[in-house]
Amino acid sequence: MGVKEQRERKPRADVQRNRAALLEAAQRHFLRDGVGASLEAVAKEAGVGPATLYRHFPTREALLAAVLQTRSEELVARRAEIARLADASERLRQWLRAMEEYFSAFSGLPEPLMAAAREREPDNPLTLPCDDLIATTEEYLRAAQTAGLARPSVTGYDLYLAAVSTAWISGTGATDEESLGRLRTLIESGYREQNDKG
Amino acid sequence: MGVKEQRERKPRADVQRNRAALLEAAQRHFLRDGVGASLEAVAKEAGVGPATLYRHFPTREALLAAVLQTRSEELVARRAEIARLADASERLRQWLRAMEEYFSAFSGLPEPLMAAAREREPDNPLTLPCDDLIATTEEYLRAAQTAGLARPSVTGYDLYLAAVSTAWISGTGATDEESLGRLRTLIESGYREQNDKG
DNA sequence: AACAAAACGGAGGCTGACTCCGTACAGGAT
DNA sequence: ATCCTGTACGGAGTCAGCCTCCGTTTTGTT
Repeated sequence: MGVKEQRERKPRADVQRNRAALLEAAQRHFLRDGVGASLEAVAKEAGVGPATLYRHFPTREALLAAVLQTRSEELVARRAEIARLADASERLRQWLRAMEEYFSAFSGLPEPLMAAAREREPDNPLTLPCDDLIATTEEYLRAAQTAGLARPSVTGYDLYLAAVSTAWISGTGATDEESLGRLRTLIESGYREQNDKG
Repeated sequence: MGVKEQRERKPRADVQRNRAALLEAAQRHFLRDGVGASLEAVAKEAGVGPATLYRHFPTREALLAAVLQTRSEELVARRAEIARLADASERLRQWLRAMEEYFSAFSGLPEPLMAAAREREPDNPLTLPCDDLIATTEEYLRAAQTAGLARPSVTGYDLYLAAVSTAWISGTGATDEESLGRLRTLIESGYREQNDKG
């Protein structure tokens, strides 16, 4: 007795409708204005009041995380493709690039990402995805190191930070694609083992 | 006739007093709260109304640039010391470190710095200092390249970007000093020429 | 001491974050 | 088909910060 499982009351129709409308509007605004977009504007565009937005997504980070979910799935798919590559060095390189693009989904995204890492509040909806990303980086890096293709002193977290930085720079919009390319090359030269043999 | 030089009316005493009070208060607040600190709070602490703050410093960037002036002078001094070092590689390394510390003066400083670079409005008071910094980096880098100590494909702007990124990461407060050190090493390995002879 | 220019500061308009609470409505029970 | 209950809604309202207008005060000069 006591614990009536109650199964779960299926979610109301308007709830699902509003949630979907909010996510769509939020994505548009984050794309246009970056992660600092006005949440009131998002609510208005979704055709709901501000309270409804906050009921669905208590914080800006929660909304961001929900919108990011789609992208996150793309990244997982890409990770699967990358895993099939033969060259460990190439796997690492492409994974870093994939992460960077993920971080560049919206202008200013790296900021709340790092904030989540700082606070380490487990309720921050951005924390968990990041931990996964770091673990995966670690994995690909280790393979490259074992093959003698990456310096042993480098860590997965280092490369994760490098990817976030690059995405941050890219998001500021102050730098052309050519400079970004050179910056990536610089980082690659930084972690690569350059023994002209093992 | 016509152009009465008027010499210059010496600046009023209250103007100087208020300016000094504002700068001091601003520095405190930027240190505590980062570059996003409340300007109203700064004005209040300086004992002036908001209008006075905006009269002295029309934009947040103007105030930031003025507060940064002191640090800027420290950087110039440090540059002079560095110039005396014998090793071109060491000069470059220390210069990059000095820039990074300068960028880390206040949390969030890299953001408006890059924004200034993006807009390229010559009236942005942060633009000019940056151009100088890039030029100096270029100079030290070129010396290192000539000595065969740095890759020829790297540019001064690349290293400037790398320094800004590192400062940005540092400013997020999400990363311990050890990781930052490894990141710096990574970058250094990235631009260094690793011929075991020239 | 008187004057004019320069500078001041508070009140107020604006935008965006976030909440409270009376109302409307969806969906199961009759 | 209707009732009934709890869930969700949304607008009005509070709060904080940015920035400006304009009547008043201060300052240096004559």
